[in-house]
Amino acid sequence: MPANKRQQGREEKRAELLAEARRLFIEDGYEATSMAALAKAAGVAGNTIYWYFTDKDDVLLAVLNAVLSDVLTDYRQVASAPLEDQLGWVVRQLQQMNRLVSTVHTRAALAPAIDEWHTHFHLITESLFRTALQQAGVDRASIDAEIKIGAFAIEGMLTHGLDDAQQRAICQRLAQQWTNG
Amino acid sequence: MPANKRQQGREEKRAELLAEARRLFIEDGYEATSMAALAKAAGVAGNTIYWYFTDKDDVLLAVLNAVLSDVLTDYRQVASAPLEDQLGWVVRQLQQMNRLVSTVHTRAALAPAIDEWHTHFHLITESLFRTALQQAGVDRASIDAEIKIGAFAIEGMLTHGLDDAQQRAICQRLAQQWTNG
DNA sequence: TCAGCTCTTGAATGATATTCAACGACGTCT
DNA sequence: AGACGTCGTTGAATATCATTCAAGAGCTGA
Repeated sequence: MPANKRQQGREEKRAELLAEARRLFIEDGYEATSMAALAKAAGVAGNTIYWYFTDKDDVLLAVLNAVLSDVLTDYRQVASAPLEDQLGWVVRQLQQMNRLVSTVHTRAALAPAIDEWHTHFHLITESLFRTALQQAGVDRASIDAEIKIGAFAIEGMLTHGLDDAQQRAICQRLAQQWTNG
Repeated sequence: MPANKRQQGREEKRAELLAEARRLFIEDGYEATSMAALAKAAGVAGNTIYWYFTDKDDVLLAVLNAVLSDVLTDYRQVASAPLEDQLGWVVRQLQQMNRLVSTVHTRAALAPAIDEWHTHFHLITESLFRTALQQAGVDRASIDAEIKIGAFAIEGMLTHGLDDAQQRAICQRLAQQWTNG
């Protein structure tokens, strides 16, 4: 739908492009999605995207924020569930963006904006993790290490295609570790 | 040193290019190293590399194998050390190729050859991990999960720039987990 | 109606990986 | 020694990217 010349608000059109980018980045991956392909999917000329985004990395940034925001919104509903279920839920949620995890790490080394987002992301998630572990009564001395281990385990499960049984076993083991002492 | 026209064996020259590629991929990263830059560093024309390697991914593959082979060779010397020290050693060793970890994950989605190497790599390392954990007397039921958790923790430590204290804390926590019951 | 801003676009530009076709040097067979 | 074919090298394409440029089209407010 190539439309805009003030009938459509700027934000609205940007959101359209963003939705298309999100779909393509998640389905095909960031590096496999060319700006031309994105433009065609959105029904605009190849360079129109640059009116709404400065960069391809800027598009990535927007997609990451959109997905993160959605996940964070839904998180409230399971924040009080048992730890193991929470873990499983998070992994299942993030699974949809598993291709983006490696991308973020690669781009972070090349684009400062992505690097910033990456550290910001870890700050947020590790903070959530911390309160969850504190509530579960994990030993204060080892809580920092546990947080990292948990975060890395999640990343690992996302980037390597594990089957459900393996995922459940890992979540179980981690949760067990935390609910004992 | 552009030399070869039979004075130098094919394998010898390939090794020269490989050494240069290894240096550049590790120092600057795979995606930041252009074939042109690699060629210039090796003192040959841009396309000469294609006489020795089929692809840029093929160069990556060779670099990965070279590094892995070196690390595996050195591993024997610490294979009998306490688990925590082993862990720390592995992390320190692999640290040199931390940029390559994300690269492997991204390229694995795009190049089948890299994907194959990646699964192969995990088979090898997890097998080593398994014997180490078995020797430490880790519970058989949870050993699979522990292996994955350990592998993911290592990957995480490599891809995220943790300071020494954090790394030590994580290795300690993992090892403690395994040396108890 | 005119001026100016917002969008859009086709056509550059520049970097990249990769391929092509020609050329030169080597080893070998005679 | 001379001819020939293979091996190695290269400069010049080609194709695909992301990104920029300059021109123009349409809306909006005077």
